[in-house]
Amino acid sequence: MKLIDILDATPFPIGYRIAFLTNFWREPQLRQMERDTGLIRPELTVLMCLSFRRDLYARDICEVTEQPSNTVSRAVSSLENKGCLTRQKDTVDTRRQVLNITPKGQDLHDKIMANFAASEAKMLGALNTEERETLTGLLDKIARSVDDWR
Amino acid sequence: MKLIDILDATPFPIGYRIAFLTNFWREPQLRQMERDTGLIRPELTVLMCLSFRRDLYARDICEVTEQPSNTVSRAVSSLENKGCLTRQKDTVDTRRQVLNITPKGQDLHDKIMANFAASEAKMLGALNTEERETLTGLLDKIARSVDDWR
DNA sequence: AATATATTGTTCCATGTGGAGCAATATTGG
DNA sequence: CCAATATTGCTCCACATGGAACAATATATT
Repeated sequence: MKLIDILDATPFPIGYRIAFLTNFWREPQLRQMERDTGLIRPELTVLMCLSFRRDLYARDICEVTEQPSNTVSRAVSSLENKGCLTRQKDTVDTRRQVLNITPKGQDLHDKIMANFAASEAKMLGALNTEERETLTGLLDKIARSVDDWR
Repeated sequence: MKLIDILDATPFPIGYRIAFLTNFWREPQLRQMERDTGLIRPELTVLMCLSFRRDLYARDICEVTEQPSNTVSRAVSSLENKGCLTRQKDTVDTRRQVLNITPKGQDLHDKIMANFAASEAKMLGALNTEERETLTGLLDKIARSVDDWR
């Protein structure tokens, strides 16, 4: 028996294949990242947000990523301890703290991104350039219609 | 700031979109399942395997799903307690136990599958029939080449 | 046959993670 | 200005989950 066999039998073919790739590509990749860098998933999430945009509040990251506030809170604290981001008290609202990625954090982020990119390239070995573009476009359509189905 | 913005900036566009759909579709769906049925992810995994094939050993499920043996062991125990599967000592190798899904387990499985199918249909609202087939085919190519990239 | 090795499934343990609730602060309404 | 409400980020807690080690049993090697 092979897991692949079930692929044809499932009543949610696309969702199942996404789950399959999550199990066999993403999760091992994240475990590898943790072994290599000591970073865990929510920490990467925060790092990616801060790499993309400066001066974010923890609350922004919660909303954008739909992560619970305690998860983001923990990730921000540990990333600060590791020197990957800075926290500054907001002058307007002292409850809030302005978050920014540090050069060390950016460097770590870039290395991880490179790893993910290389790993994805390997995963996509069976697809040619055109197929990759098609796949990206289709996944993009679903992702961008998130507000309609969530 | 929207998470969608990051979609264009990532160096692993397909892997990122898969992660996106995992976060916004699969994980909420699994949490919903847990609230509705009390079943957790590894239990569903075991149930799906047993629904697909009879007379499996826990070891088979470990290999096929790449789940650690303790995770499968726990899921099998709790599913037995819930009356969703039966265990019979194997006559040849007394370490092993032959697992089979019960009618109750099958019923639960079918209800969950129906939920996932409905949820997937909603997620795919932005795609027409042809696009869905194309997407399924492309994801399938990747999944079936798993031995090449894993 | 006897010992060494492999396999199956389990328990123990450390840790990641989400939900609920909380304190501090800000905002709104009378 | 004061009370009610909302918001921000945190701690506490329960639990899911993977790694390692373990007991029981089977298989291989001599």
